[in-house]
Amino acid sequence: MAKTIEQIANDLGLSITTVRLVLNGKAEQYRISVKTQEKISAYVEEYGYIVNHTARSLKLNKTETFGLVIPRLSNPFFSALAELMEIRCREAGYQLMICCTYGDPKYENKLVKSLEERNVDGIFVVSVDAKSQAHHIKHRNKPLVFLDRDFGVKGASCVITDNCESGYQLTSAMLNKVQQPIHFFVGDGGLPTIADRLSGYVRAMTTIGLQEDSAHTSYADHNRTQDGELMMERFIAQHQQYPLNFIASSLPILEGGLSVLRERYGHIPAQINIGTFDEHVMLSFLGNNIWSMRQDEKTLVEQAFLLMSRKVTGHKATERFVAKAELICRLGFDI
Amino acid sequence: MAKTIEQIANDLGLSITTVRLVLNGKAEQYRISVKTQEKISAYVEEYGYIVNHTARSLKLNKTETFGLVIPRLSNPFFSALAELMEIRCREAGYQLMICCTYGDPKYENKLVKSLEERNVDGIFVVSVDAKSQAHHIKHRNKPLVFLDRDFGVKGASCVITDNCESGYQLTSAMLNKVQQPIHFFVGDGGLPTIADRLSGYVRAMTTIGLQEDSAHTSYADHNRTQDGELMMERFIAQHQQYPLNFIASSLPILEGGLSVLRERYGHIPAQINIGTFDEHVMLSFLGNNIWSMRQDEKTLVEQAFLLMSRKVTGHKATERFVAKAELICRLGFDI
DNA sequence: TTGTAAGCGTTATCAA
DNA sequence: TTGATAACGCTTACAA
Repeated sequence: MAKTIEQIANDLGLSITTVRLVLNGKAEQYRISVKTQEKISAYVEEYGYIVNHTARSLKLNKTETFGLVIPRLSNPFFSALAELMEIRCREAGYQLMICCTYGDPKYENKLVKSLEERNVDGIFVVSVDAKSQAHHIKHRNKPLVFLDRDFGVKGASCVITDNCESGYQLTSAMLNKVQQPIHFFVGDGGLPTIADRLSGYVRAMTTIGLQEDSAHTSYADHNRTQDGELMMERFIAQHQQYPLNFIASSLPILEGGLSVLRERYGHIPAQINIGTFDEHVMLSFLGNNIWSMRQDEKTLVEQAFLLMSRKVTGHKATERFVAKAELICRLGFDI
Repeated sequence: MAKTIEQIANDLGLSITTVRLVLNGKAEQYRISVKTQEKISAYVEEYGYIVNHTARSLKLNKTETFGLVIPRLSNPFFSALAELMEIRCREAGYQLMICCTYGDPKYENKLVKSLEERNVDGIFVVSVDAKSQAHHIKHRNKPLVFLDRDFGVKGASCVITDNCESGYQLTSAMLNKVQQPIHFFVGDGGLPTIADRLSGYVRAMTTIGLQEDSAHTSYADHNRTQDGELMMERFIAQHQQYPLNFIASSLPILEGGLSVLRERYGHIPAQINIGTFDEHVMLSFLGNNIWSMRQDEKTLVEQAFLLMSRKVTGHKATERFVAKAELICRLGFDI
């Protein structure tokens, strides 16, 4: 089974070209005799034929494959991104290769290099840090499009969300309702996404006359559940009370924070007003008032794909695209 | 940039073989002169060298790539599976190609075929139905390992969870506490996973003397959020009351059911006792008593990978592996 | 309408 | 120690 064109040609006493033309649907165009066509299709019916995409790629120097490098699939934002990207690529006849870095720059470099070795036609990357981003640009010869995080590296084509505006909008909406200072739990502040969200928050706080105040922000080094736990525990230790109004810089931070509340108090106090980035259906499991910013993943993916298409067809320009996020309110409780 | 072995050989006045041996780390073995080695590494330092994996694959007839075909990445169970599988494959030097079928058997066939065309070394499939599974076995020539769903197709190597036992355990644990009949919301009952969970539930109910009773089960055709919504709406319409104790056959069904409750009542009544399959951290966002069955994804992945490894190295045997699930209780309320 | 030959970049084999 | 050459299966260009 799994015959090659040559085998078919030999078995049928035809030439490789004839078989190939028929197999590639060019029979009419080259007016291959109907008899020959039938012979070939009968043979294929019997034994099957599978294109050898590897050989094709080698000859044509393209694999019809894109790479997607993300931190992790278990983060629902990234899995949504990956899913949409996979759909978009397939629509255009591309396969997508998804790889995870788990936040390790070493891994990221290895993966991006390995994708280039596999001769993918282009690589989408959610980079871990500025240095890695710069490294890829310098050492890779494949079209690169960076997603979600813009470290301001020169020559990087980025497609991101306006996290600054996003943070401002979220904070303003909450302030509008609660009329009190809001605490901000900051995961990895080194990430441009998080830093921007924070700056938007600060702007909104100062706009309504609330001093930017270190009492209103907690910091952690990373962006994981355990960092959220840590910050919530520190807050409670310091204030002898849980925060009445707070924003988490990302979903993992929120998860961590809430799990501490649940352990401490047996439940999540319903009067807490919660703001968060990265929307998720299960947020509605909470009984609290929830404000969340949903990123426009569809637009991000579409724009990144367009940018990539342009790069694949030879465009050199560095381009950036900034998408808007959308505020989702789940309000049930009066304040 | 991105020189080929031949170019390096020409530029340096060496033969292809010499360059290749050095590049592949066989310099010592073939006792290539140090001077030659240095020349080559200096050159590579300067210009870089990227293996052409495509050419290598063509020659060796293996791609060091596995395919993983799943319904969708946005289902957290599958994204967890995909993530673990990606890690496991990478450990062993394989790349993983993840593709989603969105539950469409046509898509599934196309994808599996396309993976074979790309000459992956083996394919993991979470199949949509028995027919597709049988089709792959008949028409594909690559090692196949089926995950999560065992349709009982002859010749299928499957790695699954014991959903029957899982359903029994979950139901028993809940019954033990609530001492009342429990309602079961069944998503796509045609899936072996769901059918098994249901049969475990029925066994547990009858064991303690509760008649199997159609009043205690709701059915839908699919396994999506909207099916959960539908069933919950029908329940409420029929009973003029929400279910006090219920089990959802999967996470999407649970999400749908709860969203209806939230809309109807403004919140999710905390006294409802909830059982569900497919564990998720955000379940602890709920204020309710929650019983959930966590599948042992790690073991599933490990066993599937081992099975695949054996197949890749020529073993023909059809093997099955059944993993145990683990009960997770989140109890806060007395009953 | 069909056939032939070169080449994609690697690896394997045999020779020197 | 190094070099030459034939594959792998496909596409392209040109010839018949």
